[in-house]
Amino acid sequence: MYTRFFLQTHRVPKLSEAEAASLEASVSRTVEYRAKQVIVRQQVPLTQCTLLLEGFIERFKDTPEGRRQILAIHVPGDFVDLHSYPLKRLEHSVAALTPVKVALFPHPAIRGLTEQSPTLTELLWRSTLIDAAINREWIVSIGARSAAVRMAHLFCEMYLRLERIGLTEGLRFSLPLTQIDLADATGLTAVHANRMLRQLREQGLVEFRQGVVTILDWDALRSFGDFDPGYLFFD
Amino acid sequence: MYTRFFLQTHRVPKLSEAEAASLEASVSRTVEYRAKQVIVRQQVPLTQCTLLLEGFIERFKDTPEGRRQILAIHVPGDFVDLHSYPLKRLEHSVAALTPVKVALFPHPAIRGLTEQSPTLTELLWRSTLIDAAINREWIVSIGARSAAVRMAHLFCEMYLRLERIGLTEGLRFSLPLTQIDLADATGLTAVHANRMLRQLREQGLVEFRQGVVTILDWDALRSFGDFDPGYLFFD
DNA sequence: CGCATTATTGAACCGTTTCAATAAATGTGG
DNA sequence: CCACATTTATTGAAACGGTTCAATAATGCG
Repeated sequence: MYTRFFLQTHRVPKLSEAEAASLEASVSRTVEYRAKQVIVRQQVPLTQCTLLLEGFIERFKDTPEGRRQILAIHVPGDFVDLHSYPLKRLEHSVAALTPVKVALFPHPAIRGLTEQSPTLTELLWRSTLIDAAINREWIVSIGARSAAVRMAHLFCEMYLRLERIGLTEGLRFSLPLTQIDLADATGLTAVHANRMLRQLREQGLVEFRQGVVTILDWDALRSFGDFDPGYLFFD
Repeated sequence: MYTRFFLQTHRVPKLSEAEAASLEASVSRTVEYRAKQVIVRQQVPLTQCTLLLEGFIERFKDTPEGRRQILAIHVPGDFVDLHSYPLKRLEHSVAALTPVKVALFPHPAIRGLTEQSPTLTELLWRSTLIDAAINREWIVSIGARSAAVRMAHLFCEMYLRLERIGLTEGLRFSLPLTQIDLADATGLTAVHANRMLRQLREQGLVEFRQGVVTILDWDALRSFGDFDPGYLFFD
């Protein structure tokens, strides 16, 4: 069941059994990548989409001055480049953060799904738009929230997204990023990210140690992080 | 021809005449709004999409600390909330920056289009994904570019988008925003935005005066602004 | 014309970066 | 499986980019 996590995180619109089966049947094959491997290089024409089955993936863009901006962090059940179906190429790159396993959906198979069912179309379209809503929330975070708040916000988001697919244990979950990655995602330097992590820990909100997040006080973290989950569209 | 600018900015995939006619026929009515009027309020259920015909529109989100983050600036030919079709509501608000005229597309009409033509579906889907690509470029700007570079980048983007629909005169164009708006879009304070505008002017790159942009040296502006138009998908 | 909004500039301040140095953790080859 | 090399984490101190506060001028709207 390649599409189990995807369907678990996207319950609207509701698919018929036949539609869910068509989606599942659109997988051409699975592939594994090593940590740090680049999966999609920006501007290269694409002919298939990638559904993340196991592990973590990042979307990112590097600037000429040598800064990396992480644009999205993907968890199992996320299509990492479904937008390549209408766009045909991506303007950013995609890389594995950990060893990962993915399922591939050829573009013609996706076109087949859109020809077959407007509901399936809406579901796939919707999933790319939830990614976009997360993109916009990151704009708000980076543009209008202080460093510590931004970091807290990111932990709230990752907690809910991982909780939804059963990848949390109580208030603890694995988030296999380095502090450098957290810095690249929040638009901070690694040094400042480190200081903000210390502050959040000392404030009793959340602890990040070697890729493991422990939420110490969810309500306080959520409030401090100015976190409202509406943008995740968990309908 | 409500959809003229839209079709002018989205040439891929190519529609048949019948498909273009169906799209045009999906307009239920047109509406006008005054400057500063809120067109879509966040989290309110929506049943139609809005195509901007004349004027400028912003998408934005306000934070509890009273900061406004502008998420997108829309020009004629842009759907400002096409993502409301799969999402059913938006996580941000939409407001008129100037007096505007828009055309409305009821959600059922859009569903009709997706049932009728996978090419039309792909075109509409694609247009929401180009918005998302712009969102991501803004993440890079705000997260990884300095204030002056960010501002230069924004002028490059708006120049190309407006040039495409014939709303520029040589290297000059109307961009009816206040410096406060520019600041809210770039994640800066109005004071600093003002200083960056002065710097860009004194460097001979670009001039912004009362809502009118004059590019003084396109190549230099583009280079200074770290601008690569690939993310606009002008195929 | 008058009032509110926007633009401009200076000066002090502060959040974040930069540079630098050390410690801890992780990965790799023998 | 240990030893070494590399990457990551941590902390301090100085510097800087951007913010805040404040005051005035210019612009635009009703």
